Amino acid sequence: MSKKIRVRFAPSPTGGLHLGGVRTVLYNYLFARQHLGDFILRIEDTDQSRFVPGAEEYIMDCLRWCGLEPDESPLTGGNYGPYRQSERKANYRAYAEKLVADGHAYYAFDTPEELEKMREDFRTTENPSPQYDHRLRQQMKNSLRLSKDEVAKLLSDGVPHVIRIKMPADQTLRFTDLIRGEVEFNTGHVDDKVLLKQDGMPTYHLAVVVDDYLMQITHAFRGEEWLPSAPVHVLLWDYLGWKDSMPQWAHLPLILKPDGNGKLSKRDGDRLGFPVFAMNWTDPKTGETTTGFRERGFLPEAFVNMLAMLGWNDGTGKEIFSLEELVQAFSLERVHKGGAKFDFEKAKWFNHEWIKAATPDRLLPDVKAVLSQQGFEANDDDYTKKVIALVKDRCTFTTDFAEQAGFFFKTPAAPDMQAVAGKWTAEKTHFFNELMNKLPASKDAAAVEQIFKDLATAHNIKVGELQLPFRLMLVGGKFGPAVFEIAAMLGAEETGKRIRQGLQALA
RNA sequence: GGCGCGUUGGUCAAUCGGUUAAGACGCUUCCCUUUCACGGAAGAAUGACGGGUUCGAUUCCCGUACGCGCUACCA
Repeated sequence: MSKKIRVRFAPSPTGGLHLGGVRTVLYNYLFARQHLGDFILRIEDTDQSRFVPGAEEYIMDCLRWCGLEPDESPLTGGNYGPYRQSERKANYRAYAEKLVADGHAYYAFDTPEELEKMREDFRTTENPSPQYDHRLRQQMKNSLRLSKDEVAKLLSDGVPHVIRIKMPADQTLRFTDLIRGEVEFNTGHVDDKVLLKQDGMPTYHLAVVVDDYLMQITHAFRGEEWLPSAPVHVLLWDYLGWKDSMPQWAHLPLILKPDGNGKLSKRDGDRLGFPVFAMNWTDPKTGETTTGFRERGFLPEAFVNMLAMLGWNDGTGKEIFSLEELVQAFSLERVHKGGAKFDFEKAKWFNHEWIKAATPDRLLPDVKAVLSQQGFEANDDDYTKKVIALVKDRCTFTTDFAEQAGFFFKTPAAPDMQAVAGKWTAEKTHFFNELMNKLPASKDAAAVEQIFKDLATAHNIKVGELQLPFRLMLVGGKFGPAVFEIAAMLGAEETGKRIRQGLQALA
């Protein structure tokens, strides 16, 4: 029996939850479910200066909306808590000290100003960003260069310091990435990352390995931007004596902006007019709200489906997947290596497909919310569901229901009859006057159509000549389902009322 | 600059040495429909470049170019 699969999503609560973040969650979730493992949410809030109130709750709300709820989290708890790194603070120092004791790390007393000075002093055209590495550390203020007594004094004086990893000067490090295969680094090219900050909090580098170890994480998925620091983490697993427990790494490709190149950012969404966050996010500092996919009118099924396909496919050409189907079909081997440009047109297509395929029952709550938000009263669920069935094919977003279905709930104000006014005749007026009185009591579209056509023949007018005006009267515009369906749904009374109104507009 | 990762149509992408190089989005045209859609049909459009390896490379290897990422006491 092999170890139970455990994966984790470890966001830092600093703002809205980005598309790419949700995709990372999704791949974690799919992998865990597929292997009957655990999916953990761990909050990486070690940077107290970047703490944003509400962000953690927001992240959990997003996961709930997407249907990707963790088995263990700050909210649900679990056997490996706490699930906020700020609450695990006491853990980290000892591990950092152990690394120092074992000669794999050291104390560094350099102040921010000194570090800044170092970067300036050593900056050249060839080396625009000098690193605190095996070459430079001998010139800095740390326990490697200072004498034992000096270090002891600084320590006992309580001089602020950090603990840095001591990267080997020249060692080839290899590890297998689940997506990229074998990856190779030379440790001499990596700087001596800070492990424990001056305030006693760990940096990501220390925290991620300590917590992954303590939480018995077996597979670690994260964005490709972490690849360059992977050697630090691999080394830490080794130095801490946990080499055999190290999770298998999988560095996911980035989601790129649609135009040009580079990582997709919130700004791109603002600039190009599409959401980047899962749900609306209001910055507590500025009060500024950024629209999310949910509020834009996306179904979570479509959002998740779309994200899954951004970097993965099952090889058969199938594109529409439910979450359950994704759990079955997903495989890391089929995750792309290269980044994918985000295409909002394709995202729209996914949503449209899901709306078309959804049952009126599924859509009802969303549609009612949209309708009431736009001032329409939809109190009769059976009626609303029929309306949904009639118009859902022409809705790309749930928000489209307001425009596509509003006329079923409210008489259009003064219809614009311009399009038919030019060819209007007295005979047509007679036709509609007569139609009003002959509409069937039953809500039967076929019956309405029959009466309409018979009457047209009696008045010697082509049916086609009358359909557009009829539509304009009922709908208020050149769109919507079949006119006779609309008339039947509206009922004789309301239909008559709208005909009268239309006739008035033509008079 | 250094290090790492990547590169099939405009975009997402299949192909695990041999195909007329799938499919989807978007676009164009047509059909259906006297509304808007949906649906159906068709079309334009792709292997960055140069070397190898091989009977045969989109596929394997090397180099070049290009792109991206990282290069913080942020994650």
